[in-house]
Amino acid sequence: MNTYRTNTCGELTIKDLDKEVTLSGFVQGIRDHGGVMFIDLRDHFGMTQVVVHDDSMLKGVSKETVIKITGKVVKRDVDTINKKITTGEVEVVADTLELLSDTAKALPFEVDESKKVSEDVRLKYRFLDLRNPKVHENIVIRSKAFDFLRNKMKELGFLEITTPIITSSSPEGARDFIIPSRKHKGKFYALPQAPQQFKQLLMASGFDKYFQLAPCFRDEDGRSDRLVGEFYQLDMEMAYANQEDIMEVAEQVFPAFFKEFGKRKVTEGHFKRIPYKESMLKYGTDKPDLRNPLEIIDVSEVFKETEFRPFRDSIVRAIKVDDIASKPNSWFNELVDYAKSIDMPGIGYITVEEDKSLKGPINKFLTEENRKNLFSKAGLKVGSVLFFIADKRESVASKNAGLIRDELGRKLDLMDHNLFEFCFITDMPMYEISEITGKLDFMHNPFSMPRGGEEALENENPLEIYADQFDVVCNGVELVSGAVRNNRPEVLVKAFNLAGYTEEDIKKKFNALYTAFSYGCPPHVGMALGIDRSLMMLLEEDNVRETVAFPLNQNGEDVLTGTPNEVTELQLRETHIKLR
RNA sequence: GGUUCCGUGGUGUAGGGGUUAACACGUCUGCCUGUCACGCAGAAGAUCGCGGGUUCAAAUCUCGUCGGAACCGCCA
Repeated sequence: MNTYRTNTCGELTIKDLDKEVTLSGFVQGIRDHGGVMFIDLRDHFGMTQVVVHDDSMLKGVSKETVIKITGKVVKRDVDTINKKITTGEVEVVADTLELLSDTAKALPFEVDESKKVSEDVRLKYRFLDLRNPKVHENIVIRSKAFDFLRNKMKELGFLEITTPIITSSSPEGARDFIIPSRKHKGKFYALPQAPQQFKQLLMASGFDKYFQLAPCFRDEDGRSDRLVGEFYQLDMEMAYANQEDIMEVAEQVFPAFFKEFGKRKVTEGHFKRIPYKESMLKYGTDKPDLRNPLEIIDVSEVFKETEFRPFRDSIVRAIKVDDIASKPNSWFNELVDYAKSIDMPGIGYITVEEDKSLKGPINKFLTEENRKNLFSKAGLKVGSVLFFIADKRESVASKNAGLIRDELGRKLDLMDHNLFEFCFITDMPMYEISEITGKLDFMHNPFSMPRGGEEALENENPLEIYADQFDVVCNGVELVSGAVRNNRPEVLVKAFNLAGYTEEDIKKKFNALYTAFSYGCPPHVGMALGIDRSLMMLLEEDNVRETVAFPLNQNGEDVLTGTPNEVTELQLRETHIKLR
């Protein structure tokens, strides 16, 4: 028999009346009425009210001390029932009270209000912060989410295989976390940025469907939606499958996951598919929020010979919003201010008046033909407003139009806040012109299969070569990246050649994969879901750190454990490291 | 690496040249037999992140520095 408790603090109900019970937990609070005292006793499972009649029993007991009590379960008077807690119909009258663990110091903050405390203090006393039921619950849900994903993948016939954490540095991608080798002077291990190479090697090893709840490590700066250092992916790969097959898995797993753990509606059925280029035009981003009904159109042609200099020979994008022509000037001025805040010179717009005439700062530059074209192109009607975003560079015009679209969505509250809307972004270009070198380079994953295989690489314009690669985006957040992998060495060589790499380069940098492929490898396809970011959305948090028990802060430190820290001279010597 | 914002009792905030540095919660003491954000009375607790400058006078203005957050870069 457990000496600390017969029951948890979350389970006693009217059914347990008159039972002699033992409970242990943290003291959440004491209400002393002189002659009768109430203790809120809290553990992982919940809260129970303990009644004490003898104040000498409370010696040394204060908030957050750990106590054990024995006593009888009694019914509360009807007018003293607390409906906020599951045990609220009963209370335990304490016969004995034992202090199991004292608090040495005054608390740095009140546990049940810890979410209001600055993050650096919370993380310094994370163990107290995590006692807060609201904070605690996130970690419990995270655990359940891992269970759910694991079960779901197994249900679909995927096999969980763990891959090395101590591995080697790979030349592409993010900065690695490196570990000095003791036995191999001057050589280093590295933590994996993702299990990419290993999961493809598993395919070459004849495993059919692999998955892993994989820790990934990248030595890059964080954001509110990006953890510093380590994060988890639901990583998967399947053999003898094409893009349709893996997309089907996406549609089976992710909405179910969001339905199970989220509080919102989830889009039913197949995800909408949007080709990358269409997304960049219509939404100004490769991760569109489809809850926003506004779409961007290109009107460059209309203004090709306009007298309005900023629009002439520029990329001009437009967003039409119906029924807002009557908004006051201040409303439009706010939008102009926003445009300036994102480094746009301004934002032009025209409004359609009752008599179908146009008004607005741009109107005087328009010819009758311009007006006619805009009416038909944008579908203008009485009450519509058409906003213009222009720039000489297409990428800038596109991006700014996307930001304005987002801002209009927010300002006009066009989004359904009770919805998770998924879509696929497809038809990713294989290559792009690098802004740094001006040369052709891979746009995303160089191991993706060019659509159409080897033949596709013959295309005279390499920018028209597409990869069988896709993202899953939900409410404007990129959650998943997936692709058909390039499993054929000769195609791989050709694809790398186009980007200026030789076969020797591949052998040097990706020897394991290249060698494995040359011994035969089934066609395979895979993807990975960012679990932490998904949880952030599901828990309705605006910071990913809320989904992890012990996150690093933005500066890559854990102030609680003192991470990173210095190591001993001996450790340095054994690993052949000399500090400068 | 860059930009912006923020550093005031334990916590959260107010105060924007002269204040006894204010308020709420917490802590401590006393009172209270039905509270659950208990209540009442009282007390302790702050060199206003640190360093320089301006000024008769700086928490307040200014420069620097340190720390934190958000964003940009970065994240195949």
